[in-house]
Amino acid sequence: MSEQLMGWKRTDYCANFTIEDIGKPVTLMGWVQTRRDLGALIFIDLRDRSGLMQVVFDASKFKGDFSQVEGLRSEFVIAVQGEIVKRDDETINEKLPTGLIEVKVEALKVLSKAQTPPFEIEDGSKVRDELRLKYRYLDLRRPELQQVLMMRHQIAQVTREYLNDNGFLEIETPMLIKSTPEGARDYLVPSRVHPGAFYALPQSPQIYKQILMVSGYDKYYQITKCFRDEDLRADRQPEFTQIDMELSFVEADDVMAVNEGLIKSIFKSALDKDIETPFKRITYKEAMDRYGSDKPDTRFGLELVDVSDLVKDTDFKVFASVVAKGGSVRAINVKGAVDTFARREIDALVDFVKIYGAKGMAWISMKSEGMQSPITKFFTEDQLSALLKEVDAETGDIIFFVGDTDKIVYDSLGNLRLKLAEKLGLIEEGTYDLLWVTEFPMFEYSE
RNA sequence: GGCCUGGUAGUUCAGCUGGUUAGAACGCUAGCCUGUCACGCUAGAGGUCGAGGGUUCGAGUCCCUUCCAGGUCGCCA
Repeated sequence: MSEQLMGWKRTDYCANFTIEDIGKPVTLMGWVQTRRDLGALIFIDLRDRSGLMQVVFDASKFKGDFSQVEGLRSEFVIAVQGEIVKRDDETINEKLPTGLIEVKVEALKVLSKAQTPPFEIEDGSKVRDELRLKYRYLDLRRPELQQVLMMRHQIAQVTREYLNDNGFLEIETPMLIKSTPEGARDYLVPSRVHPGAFYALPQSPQIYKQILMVSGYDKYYQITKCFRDEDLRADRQPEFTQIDMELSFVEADDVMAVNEGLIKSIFKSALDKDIETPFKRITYKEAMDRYGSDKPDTRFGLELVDVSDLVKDTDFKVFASVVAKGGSVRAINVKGAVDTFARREIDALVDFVKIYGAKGMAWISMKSEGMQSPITKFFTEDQLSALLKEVDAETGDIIFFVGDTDKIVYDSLGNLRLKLAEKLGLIEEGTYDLLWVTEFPMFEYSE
């Protein structure tokens, strides 16, 4: 049965105590993370959103019914009263921020018992999404997820602080709006008072922020939900939050400067990272030509090389005809990686680029015992040496080629580039390289 | 809508060319244990192998249908 607090007040969160608090009487409340039952001595790791604290129940010191302690199980919600004590040197836990101390418990209240959870509440959980969502309230107890939501809070706060300091007004705009198509499908909400008519949910507050500018509010922002009724991706939800803003009487550089400052503040506050400003800028065209993407990851090389001119007059008809039709042939040289890619792995990469519409992919392996490639036989010696020079080929390299329309070449090599970087471990975790991509085309070909 | 991968114990997974009683780890239950922190030791419970049909002497395994999930392309700034 559950007990009431009956006047117990929590002293502080579990992980907020330090060696400064030794000797203090405290009251803690939280969830049972783990229990280690040694008989007349029972350890409980008590968890709340701050972290863990080891609490110790010693049968000879505990002032309540010890069988109640023996009955504690995972995820019981309990309150304990006791004293913060220093741990003996040999019982210090260096893995725990609170590992120098523990709570010697005198009194216990079981506030809520719990059934055995359907999965363990721990970081790095590999439980399938469906089950996690069914028991969302349990999944959200994981420290990992609590960190994520706490970081969101932090980001929202620093965003408000920064934009407020820069003269922006936070203004809400309507959620039930007239459909203003932006390209994505709108979510629709049936109207009760106008049968047969529908509201749309905003894909962005675009129209409303423009009204605000026309009306003279000058600088506006809003941390707001947006909705797009399209299929999901691992990194794309139909409902998402964006920091929306609009400024009057400014030019592109002013908008970029404000955002650089905002992003710098967010990185500092949320990750304690110092970001250099101003950010690098590259044009859309340069991004596509060098990385095959309009949102390039510039933390590693593997840049694309346009070899269209060098293959357009060769006997390799596939490449020659692609160039003749206005497409291009581009290459990625993976330096020193020839032994990383056995024939089977090359074939897997060929299949990979086919996802993006490529009909195939050619390669040249610069093995120490000689070149291997399905295409070099089509080239004259001069053509081949010019090609190898252009891609900076040396012994040990492997070079991949895709020839097609620009769109397919960019898509397939741009994605191949990311896959290669992942496979080769070229992206250092926790590093950032921010940049602006400018001069986006006003229109795109629709095919 | 297309393609790929998967669905076996509470969870994560293994289960080969079809062959006795479907396994492991963690979790769970019971007992023992006063310094554990992945506690340990002993014992134990736990399965409609997603569903339906077919092939076969025999199906978790092969075939068909279907449902569900994840990823991805299309789509989407």
